[in-house]
Amino acid sequence: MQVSFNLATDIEAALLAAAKAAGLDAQAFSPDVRTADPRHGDFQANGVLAFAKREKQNPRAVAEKLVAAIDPTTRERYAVSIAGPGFINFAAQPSTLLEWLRTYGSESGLQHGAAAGYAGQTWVVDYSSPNTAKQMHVGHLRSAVIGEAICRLLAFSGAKVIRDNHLGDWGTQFGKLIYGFKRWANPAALEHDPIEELERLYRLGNDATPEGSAALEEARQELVKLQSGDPENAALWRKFTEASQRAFDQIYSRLGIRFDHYLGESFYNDKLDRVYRELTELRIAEESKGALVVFHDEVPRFSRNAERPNPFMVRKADGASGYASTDLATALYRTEHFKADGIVVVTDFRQGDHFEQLFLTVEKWFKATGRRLPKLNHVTFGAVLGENGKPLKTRDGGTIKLKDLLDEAEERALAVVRAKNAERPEADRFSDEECRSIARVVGIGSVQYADLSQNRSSDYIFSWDKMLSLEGNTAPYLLYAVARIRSIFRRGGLGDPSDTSSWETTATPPATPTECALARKLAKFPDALALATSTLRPHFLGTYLYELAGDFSGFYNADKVIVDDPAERARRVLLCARTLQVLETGLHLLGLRTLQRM
RNA sequence: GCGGUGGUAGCUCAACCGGAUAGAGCAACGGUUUUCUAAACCGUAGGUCGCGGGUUCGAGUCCCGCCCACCGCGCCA
Repeated sequence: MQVSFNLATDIEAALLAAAKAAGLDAQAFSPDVRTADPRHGDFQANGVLAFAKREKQNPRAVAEKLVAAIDPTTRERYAVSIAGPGFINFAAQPSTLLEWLRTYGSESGLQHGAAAGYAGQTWVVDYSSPNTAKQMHVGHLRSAVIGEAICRLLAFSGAKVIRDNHLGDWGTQFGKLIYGFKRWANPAALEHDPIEELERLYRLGNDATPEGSAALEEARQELVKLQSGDPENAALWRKFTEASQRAFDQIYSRLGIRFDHYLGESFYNDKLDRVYRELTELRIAEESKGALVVFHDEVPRFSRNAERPNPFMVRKADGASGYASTDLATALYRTEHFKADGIVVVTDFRQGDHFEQLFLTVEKWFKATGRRLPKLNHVTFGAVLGENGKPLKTRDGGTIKLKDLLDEAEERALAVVRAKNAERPEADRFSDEECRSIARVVGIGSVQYADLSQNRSSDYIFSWDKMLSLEGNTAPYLLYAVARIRSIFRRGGLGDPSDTSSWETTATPPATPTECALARKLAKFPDALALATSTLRPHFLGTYLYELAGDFSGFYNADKVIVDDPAERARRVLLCARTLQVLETGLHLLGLRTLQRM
């Protein structure tokens, strides 16, 4: 019997079988297997405690009965012990670890193991979603980085992932922009840096159209013309959209992001009437002060009786559509057209109320129309703060453009790479071009990883020094571990790290404390992956990779890889190869690039 | 006012449906290199988990009350 990808599933199955064999009420018993503190073993089963409590039995006695009934294969694979009030501890034998390392070697092997979780499911992930005709700024960073990592995690676990960039490409701002454009557009500037110019024109348009002015009325007419399909304005709008998309794509390519669709708000323009009609006919929405709204009376703060009523505004009193209606149409389209089993929307936490109301409305709407309801997830994240604890700004208080931020990351990384390069023996030095290419990977990776290594729901403090540090839970530390392993293969003439068949046959089970610690950590990759994916929280994977890199460093320092004894050498080379595999796979899942040398 | 999120070591952060002695990194102190990248490793020190009650064999985690911070609450998404 082959070891399973996630060892915990073997243990769980073994305990359920043991419960049956021991005559326990297997229906009532859930093993509750989880990774354990290494001091206690690799996995622990805590289910006996809850079970014994319910059944009013002595937990210790139940645990003993259960352990006695565990099948021989499992007993061979794990050292099983009972501790404390009734914890059952499982420590994988070195031979079991070796078996796992042999079985799950390649990236496809890992992926095959992971693919069970979401096989056959379609997930639409809505992330980044900037406004067209505007620069992307720091505020867009987290959605892009977290969203991409989530896409990759879901895809690795077997889902068909549809990356949808829900652009803010429709709305009142375009009236003012067209107004400004028609009066003050500078063709040369538009050619050179279109977004910069469009922002300038919007500002001019906005400043020229104060509340109550005739100019504002003109700007509104431009909007009306656009919305009713006026060829001139429609052409301008397309021009804005195309220029924006080119600018966005430059950022996305630096971040390793590629969307399948750019279905912005404008796309849903002709799909709103159906939303109004259905919601009205179904009496989910109602008229209130001229607007079309949905109250959710079962939730006090969305109830019509709330002290400050906060209805879901499907259509505004002036007849204009708001983002609520667009988002409803979007949910419908994703369900009908993409046949989504799950929808993930990655935006900041301030939109929490909106999405809660949206999801409540969608649930009622789809139930009333007999539609299948996808899993709806609002993935939120906190603000990006400067080191003073306030929202991150430029020195003079302006908004930081995402492009500038990425440039600075690369520059700062380049300074470090060059400094380290100068300390290197002359024969090992990088060319200037190599330094730059390393700095790109390190710089961008540092920004991505700083975001991903932290629990997304809290605000995070943006610190160049911390994210570019070679110490601690940072991208450079992880990339360095990768580069070191590659270096071992290069220097030792060990061939391609992804071809390990000969090492697998010669290797003996891990023996030294650091080898064992590393092997045990490697076998826990599936658990970290599953946790990160199911909770849509990439930091669980990041934390794991950091611990893995730490265990590797400990091993690297204590155990020389290139030794004479063939078996010893083979098992260490195998550990290196697998660590490399897991680190690279994991970093790629988070959206980072990795390096051969650094 | 109602609601959301957060409060863990001097600082930045972990802690998976309630589990074993709350863990890392930085900063501080001490050690390791004729050895595959010292951008590393090992060690020491550092805690009333915001405060007060409660539930439980067991609470940073769940419940109640309170304090503090940030945020949301009809036309920006």
